[in-house]
Amino acid sequence: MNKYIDFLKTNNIKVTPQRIAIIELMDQYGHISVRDIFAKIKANFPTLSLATVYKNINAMLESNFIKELKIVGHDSKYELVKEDHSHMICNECGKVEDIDLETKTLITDAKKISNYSIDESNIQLFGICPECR
Amino acid sequence: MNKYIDFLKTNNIKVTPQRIAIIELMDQYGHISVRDIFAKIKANFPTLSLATVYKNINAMLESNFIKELKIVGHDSKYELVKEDHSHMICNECGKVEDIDLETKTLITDAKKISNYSIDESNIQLFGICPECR
DNA sequence: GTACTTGCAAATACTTTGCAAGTTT
DNA sequence: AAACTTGCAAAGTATTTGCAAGTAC
Repeated sequence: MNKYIDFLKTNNIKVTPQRIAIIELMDQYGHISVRDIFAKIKANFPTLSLATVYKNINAMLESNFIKELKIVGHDSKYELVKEDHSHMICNECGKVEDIDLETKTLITDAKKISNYSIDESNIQLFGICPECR
Repeated sequence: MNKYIDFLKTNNIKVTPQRIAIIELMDQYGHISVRDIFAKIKANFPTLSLATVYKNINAMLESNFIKELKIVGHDSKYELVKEDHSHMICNECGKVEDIDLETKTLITDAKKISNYSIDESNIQLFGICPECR
């Protein structure tokens, strides 16, 4: 947790209890929606406002501390920024999991074919997780 | 265009001028947002309602005639369903382009690592297109 | 003490729904 | 003629903004 607090300080984002609660949830769940953040924090922290959640998410997105994940059929989810990784999504239970895949070849091919420079990739694979099968 | 009209008929979706206009735009632009569909059609067809655009998009999504593309930092875009492909997105001009990439290895790896079955993939690569560099 | 953040209420934006009139088949 | 679609207005949901009071540093 301390590394997160240090990050906030370094980026001149003041450390408030609301922010710590949001970051803890992202750390715990990996990927979480605004609706779920609000519901979970509100339970122990009844004065929390939805506007505060949105403002904080937007602030943390701007400083590149968290990342938005848009997934067809789901609300947007947010995750703490970490090394690049891909996502597996279970069509049965809705779970989203990180997975480390070797993407070098894919990206090299894409550069060759498209003549784009490439900064970032978003790779999502949909299927059924082992627990749901 | 006729293949699209046939598809609608086969799926018991009535062929209206509004629907034809939406499909023509998707065919022409490849990927287009609700906002842009509405603006472009409204120009020649002033009575068109936004609700009609939404209803039609939802009907076409349900019959799997079109697909939604969620892209971070962009409005959702819609495309006609065709063979699987990936997307290149230019961070400068915002353009979205199809690209055919070999994804077999990636998907095989993912199955092995995660033990998921995999039905579908969403691969987006962000960078700068040749025209913007 | 200054500057930023919070919570509330209001505003804006986005999407869906109900229904009467019109269209497609 | 039956069934579906359209456009409008209203409702519902999601997100942002303004501002006074409170908190972090």
